[in-house]
Amino acid sequence: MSFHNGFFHHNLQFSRSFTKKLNEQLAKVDLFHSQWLIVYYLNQFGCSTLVEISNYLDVEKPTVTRTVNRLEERDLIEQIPGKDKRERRIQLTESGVKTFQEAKKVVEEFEHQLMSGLAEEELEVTQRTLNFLKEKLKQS
Amino acid sequence: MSFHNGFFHHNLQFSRSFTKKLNEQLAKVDLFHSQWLIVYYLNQFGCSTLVEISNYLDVEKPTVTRTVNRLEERDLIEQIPGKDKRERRIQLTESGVKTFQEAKKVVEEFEHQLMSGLAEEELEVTQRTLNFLKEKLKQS
DNA sequence: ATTGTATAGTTACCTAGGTAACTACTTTGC
DNA sequence: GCAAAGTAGTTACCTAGGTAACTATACAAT
Repeated sequence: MSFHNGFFHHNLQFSRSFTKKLNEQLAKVDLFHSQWLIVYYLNQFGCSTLVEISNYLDVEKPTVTRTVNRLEERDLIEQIPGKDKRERRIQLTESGVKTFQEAKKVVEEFEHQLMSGLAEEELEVTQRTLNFLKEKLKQS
Repeated sequence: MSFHNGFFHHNLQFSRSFTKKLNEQLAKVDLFHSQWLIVYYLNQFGCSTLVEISNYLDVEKPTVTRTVNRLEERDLIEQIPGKDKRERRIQLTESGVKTFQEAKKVVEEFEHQLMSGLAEEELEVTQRTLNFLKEKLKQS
């Protein structure tokens, strides 16, 4: 199997298309998908450091720094003083929680619509395959 | 099913990880993966316009313009005069064909290594699922 | 033939990912 | 207790995707 008109090519196209459409939807609540990922994480896990976010999302630290700065400028997150002076511990503000709740509805509806018509079994196989490939990439 | 610890999140992580590793491999022949996509296309379909490339790769025109400019600066492609003065018809140079051949080996080895251990059937289901989702995104 | 519309490509500017190199702080080892 | 190593985060700069608005050319309709 060749790269083109093949598996990986389509997967990349799907990913691009997906984030594009998700950004369109999230524009309703004035968020970008990268911001949504961090807002979601903070809502679920509470107060965190940038490294924790970086590890969870599997995104490099400079990228996290930039997105977190944007969220802070918009007062969706706030800093918490901590013991370790190197760390930047952040959490959602009240406004951030509110935005999360609005965004959650938008994302869930978007996902639900996209998923409808897909067999549960096919989804499982796909997820297992992608995880297999992801793990294999980590090793190499 | 929720977005996080869910299907789409993992798919995006996989895509990022994949392009990252592919770029590492393609560095051997001094190419980036976006350049490789265009070089591959030109080798397969011959002399083309930027719009044709844009449609095939499902990437917006400005992005294609930029990547093509890089390829031209490196003398991997050359312009061909045509009837329609709006068009920019390009093809691989001799050096471009040579680079394609070298890159092809690198990419094929990378893909083959990644694919090994995956059942043919699982791969088919995965590809079908991704295509289904991709088509659904186009409609929405 | 002229006028309006469609198309090819570019420019400017935005988000989003990456690496390399750096600062500031913490921890560890002797 | 001090020097070395490790860690958190930032800065600068690169590729790579996107949109909006623009120019220049081609085509179509009246």
